[in-house]
Amino acid sequence: MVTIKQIADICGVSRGTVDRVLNNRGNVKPEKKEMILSVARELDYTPNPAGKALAARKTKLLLGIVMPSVGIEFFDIVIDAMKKAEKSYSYYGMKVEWHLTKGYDVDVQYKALENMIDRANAVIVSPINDDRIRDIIKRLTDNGIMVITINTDIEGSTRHCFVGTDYVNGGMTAGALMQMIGHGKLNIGITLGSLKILGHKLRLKGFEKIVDSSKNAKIIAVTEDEDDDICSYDRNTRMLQEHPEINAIFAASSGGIYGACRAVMAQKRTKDMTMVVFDTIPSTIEMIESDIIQATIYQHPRRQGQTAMQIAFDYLVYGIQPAKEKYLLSNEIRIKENVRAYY
Amino acid sequence: MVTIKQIADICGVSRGTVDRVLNNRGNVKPEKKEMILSVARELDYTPNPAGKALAARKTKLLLGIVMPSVGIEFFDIVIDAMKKAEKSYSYYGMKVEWHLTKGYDVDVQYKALENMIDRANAVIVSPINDDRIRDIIKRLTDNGIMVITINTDIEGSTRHCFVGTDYVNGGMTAGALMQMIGHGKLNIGITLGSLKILGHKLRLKGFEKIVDSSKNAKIIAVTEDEDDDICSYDRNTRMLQEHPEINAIFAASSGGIYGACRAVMAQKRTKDMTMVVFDTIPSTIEMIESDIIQATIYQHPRRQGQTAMQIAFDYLVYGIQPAKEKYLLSNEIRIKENVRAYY
DNA sequence: TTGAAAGCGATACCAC
DNA sequence: GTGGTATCGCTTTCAA
Repeated sequence: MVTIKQIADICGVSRGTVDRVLNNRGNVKPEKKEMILSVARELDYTPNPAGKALAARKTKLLLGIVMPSVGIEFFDIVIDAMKKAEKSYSYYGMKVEWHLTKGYDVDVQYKALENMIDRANAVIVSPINDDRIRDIIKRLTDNGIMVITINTDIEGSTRHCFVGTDYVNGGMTAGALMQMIGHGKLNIGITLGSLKILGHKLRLKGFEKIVDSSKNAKIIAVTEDEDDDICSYDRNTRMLQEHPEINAIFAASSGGIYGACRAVMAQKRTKDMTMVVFDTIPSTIEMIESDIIQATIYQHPRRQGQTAMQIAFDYLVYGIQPAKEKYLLSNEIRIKENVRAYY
Repeated sequence: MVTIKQIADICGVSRGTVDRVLNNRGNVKPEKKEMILSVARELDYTPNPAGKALAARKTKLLLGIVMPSVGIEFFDIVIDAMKKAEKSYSYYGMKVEWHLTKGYDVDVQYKALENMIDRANAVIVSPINDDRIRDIIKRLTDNGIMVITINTDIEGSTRHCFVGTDYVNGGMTAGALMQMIGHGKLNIGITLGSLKILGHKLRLKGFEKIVDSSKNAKIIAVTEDEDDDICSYDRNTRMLQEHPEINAIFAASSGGIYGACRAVMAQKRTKDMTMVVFDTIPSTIEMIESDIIQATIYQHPRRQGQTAMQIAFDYLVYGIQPAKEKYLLSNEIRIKENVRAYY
């Protein structure tokens, strides 16, 4: 537990000088710098977070949050966790600016991100997988702003790190689980939000990978429900009518799960149908408790929010760079008995 | 973001006086006290953690950790997480004293706990469910020491809070899952560590509750493996020989799972056996990847450790009382595809 | 019963 | 380039 003051005393310089060296602020003679650095290393100096935090109050830190979250229930939990974190971090002088939008309009997201340049010190974004977004993220990082992607990543961008889940693994887990709990040969219908959403595409990929290597399961049809329950109801009804042999449904959607359930119910197929879905939004929990859905993959929404906030906070207040490029939370299987989580 | 100084200015008193009121240190005229309190409430005063933490360095805080963890692999992860937390909290002047022992000797645990009186400010303990332990915990709490139980709770004690999982729910989840993934009618053999361990008893209770209400499953035999692989191998071999109709094994043990697997393998019963177990220690992961075990219930060992440390830290450094009496982490289902967790 | 002042560790800023 | 000083918010101690 060495302090800057102690190092200063040992080296016979002032705390200001030590501070300059330790934080690479320049304006120190090379030989002094060397000495200070070696003493700090020798004594294993690590800054005291409380001291840093207190001093950080003097600067104004701005974190921008840009998410197309409106209307997607999964995000409600993520955002609730982020707001809790915001509150506890506010003591440290960190301000948060929220840009929550509805739908995947590239223009809207682009403008929101552009607006953060020259103002924010860090940005958390759930990005649309689009070239213009990649461009604006590059401009942000070029301006020294830390960019964290949450829940969905964006391929080939300069963002600092990603917080979310391994979507391919999620699909694989769902596929393997479906085969474990399904009865007899599985004829699978798939409903997903949109192939334009990277996560859904990857889930499908993982699921196919598992199912294609199995003799007891076969994918019969795939439909896109646009993350909308009404649309999902229509499309899934048609899918079930066209393929009455379907006896299992994999829902990789984020917004159309309830609609798919209603289609199954309307077609009076609940008895012999195996359904595996994602997330634990209220309607999904209800469907699990009514035995319409057998299992769901839980993706730690709360911890996704917490983790992203923590990374931003550690960077802004403590100057700590993220340790990893990807913070992947695990895919958990939930059934009726454990779907209502505790803490 | 009001500070003590601002409240002092508003009330026309000194910061010392405000501090005395806010921390119930007495020696303040009732009318001043009233005024200060009402202003603080009005302005929604919440102490700045950084300031508190910095000032807390002046006092020496001691946390005692007492766990019969030696030789139980599950605890390795819990303790690793606790050590990480210890390191990061050390900046705040919190010292940790470890008492890790092997086996469930009441005397040993009693002495370790007694040793903390008059020295520790908080204690984290994985208690043996015994009257003498209850007594010594009472002495600790009577002396103003915060006591947190971890992983296993102790009935009717004065401990402040418990961090762990809902064991009954864990048993229920395992029971329901086993029926989902098992084939045909299930004749179940159960192996558990010891009925003397509260957690194992509760797991069994939850499991029985689910299975007893089902027509497709029946518990054939229960054996105790003393959390030891060799013993478990013996007992389970005998159980399988005596009851060849057993086609499913529920292992609620913490140390005898691998031994049970070896018994199943030796009896050449791996093909038609459904095994559901607890935790993800290395040997269990290996058995899952070899298709000997089909599923396991994951109990967030890492987060158990983190949470307990966090509660102790928040209390010692910030004076925050735990918000809940039980911090229950969820029971997660892991299969081959998601058993190797990420973060 | 109260106020004033020192200090916890790190940083910003102003002199020189 | 460098040192000194004030400051962040809170607690503790000493003096009155």
